[in-house]
Amino acid sequence: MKKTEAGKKEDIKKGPWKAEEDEVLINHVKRYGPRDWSSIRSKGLLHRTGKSCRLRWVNKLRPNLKNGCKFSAEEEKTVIDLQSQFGNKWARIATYLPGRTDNDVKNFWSSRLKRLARILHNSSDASSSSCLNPKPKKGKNVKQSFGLVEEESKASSSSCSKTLPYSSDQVDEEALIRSPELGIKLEHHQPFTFGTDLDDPNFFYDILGGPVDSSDPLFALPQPFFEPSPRRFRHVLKDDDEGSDVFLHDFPADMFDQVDDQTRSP
DNA sequence: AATCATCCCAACCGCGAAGTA
DNA sequence: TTACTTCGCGGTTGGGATGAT
Repeated sequence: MKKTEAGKKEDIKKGPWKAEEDEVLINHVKRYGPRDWSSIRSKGLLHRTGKSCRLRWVNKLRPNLKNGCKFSAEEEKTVIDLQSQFGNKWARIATYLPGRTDNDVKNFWSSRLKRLARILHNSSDASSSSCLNPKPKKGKNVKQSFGLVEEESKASSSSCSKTLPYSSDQVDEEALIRSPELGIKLEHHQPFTFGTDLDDPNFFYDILGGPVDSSDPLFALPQPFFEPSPRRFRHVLKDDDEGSDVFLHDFPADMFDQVDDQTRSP
């Protein structure tokens, strides 16, 4: 008879992980591999649910994660593009981004979307009050909301990368907004002016989604750095009937050599 | 310096599918 | 076949950090 995770609720620990707990978890994975999460608790090693252990491993302890490292412009573009292809399949999108987890991607996306929503909302408020050049308190324009302006200006000091001081009366909200996810969608064909970047062929791509020219190698999608396992992506596989491959259990045998170092470094 | 808004991220929850006795 | 457990995913939340006023 299997034990249920919900069976012993009284001794389940929640909240932030301590270094000692991480160490126990790492040792378990070293010994048994990234599986049998529930046995960690049933053996009395940790008072955490298997679910919690798995999450901790996948999001924080796994080797080669880019913890605390902001998304690069390229990663952002990849996320935006893949999201338009796959929808909110964060785990799948994350496979195209080495060192990123589904949680990373999800957090990235939702924070940018929130920012964008607020910007659009602000511009809507401002336009209804017929206020020219509204300046949201800490507002960024749409392009900035996806983090691309700063990156671009860093990347090329020569090219303009104008800061796009937008005014609400330039925005056709009806044209802008409508999205399955957040209720936001940018209609590319609509008149839509945030500053002068309409000249920029990549502008709409930058904002939300879809390559301007998918044949442009600039927008060619990277290959996943590992293929999803059948189980890991069963929802997706069910839909598009793709092939399968392995995931964590096929990591190289020496993968754990780095674990200790990584977990010690801040 | 204090306050407020926003960002960022870790972690939890609910659900559905796969696995198993 | 069925009932139950385990796993993985997507959505959500809470709190600390940071920046603007």
